[in-house]
Amino acid sequence: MANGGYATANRKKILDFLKENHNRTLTVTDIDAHLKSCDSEVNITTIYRYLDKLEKEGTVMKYVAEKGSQATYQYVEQGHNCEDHLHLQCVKCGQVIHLECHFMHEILEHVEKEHGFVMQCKNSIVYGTCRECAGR
Amino acid sequence: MANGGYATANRKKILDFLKENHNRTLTVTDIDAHLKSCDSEVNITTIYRYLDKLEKEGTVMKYVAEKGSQATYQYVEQGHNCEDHLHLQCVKCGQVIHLECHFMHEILEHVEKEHGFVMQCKNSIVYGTCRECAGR
DNA sequence: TACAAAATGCAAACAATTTGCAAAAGCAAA
DNA sequence: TTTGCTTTTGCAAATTGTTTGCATTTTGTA
Repeated sequence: MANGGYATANRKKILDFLKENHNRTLTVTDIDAHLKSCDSEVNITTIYRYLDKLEKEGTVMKYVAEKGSQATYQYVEQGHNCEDHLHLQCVKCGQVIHLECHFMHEILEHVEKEHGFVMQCKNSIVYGTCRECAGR
Repeated sequence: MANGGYATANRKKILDFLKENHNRTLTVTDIDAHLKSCDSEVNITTIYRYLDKLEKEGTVMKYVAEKGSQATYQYVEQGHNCEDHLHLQCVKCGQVIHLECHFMHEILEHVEKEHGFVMQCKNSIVYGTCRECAGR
């Protein structure tokens, strides 16, 4: 994973930034802005291409943004299987909660048994508000 | 609902088509193609504008498509509150299942109590495969 | 019928993303 | 360390889905 290509300074910076922010999602614009702030501008096409590559490798998840605006990307740990749990994204802070708990199993089972529907959790996102942002 | 504007032939055709297909989602292209096949071409801008209006009225739901391609629209019955249940869309046939059942309440409660996350179900879609398409 | 409000079509603008292509950089074997 | 092949990069242009501005037409109503 994360190999099969040349290691370049650009790529290292992009991947590092994604790793630092593994608990939330980033847009291409976020990454672009970050790189600029580090005095290391990288063409936006290059960012898109590298993210594509990382997604294919399974190193990042790509989500479709709420308003049909920019897609968002999130670094995922190696071996992390996003296919068996739902993803909850806070519309305010962008944080993504991986719903990995005993109850998730019950949800999958109920939906399959009672509704005949097999969820494809990867890439599916349920929007909402997290505790911190709701001030609860 | 579904009022506050002029009734025109175009709009009637669009709304009828949405109603006929209330169990699945349609793209602007689907609607456009349907109208053309009825020998009643309507400018695509007009379709967009009317769908926008219907969404604001609560007559249709608008979902952001999985692959960042076209948005999809679905007719919903009057008084149907899509805020309190998840939407499951079959990636094969496009059918949308509104997960309205006792268990949905448990899901919402669990997610809020245990994860501090308040789901905003409207517009959120969980992809997967329905019974018919899976041949189960 | 006459008038104001709303709907329509068209062209152009937009935003996010992708593609083609030539130049530059990385890697590995001789 | 030079050679040769592959990958990466930047740039401009193309694509796709959607929105906007504006002039014209249609609709409902007084």
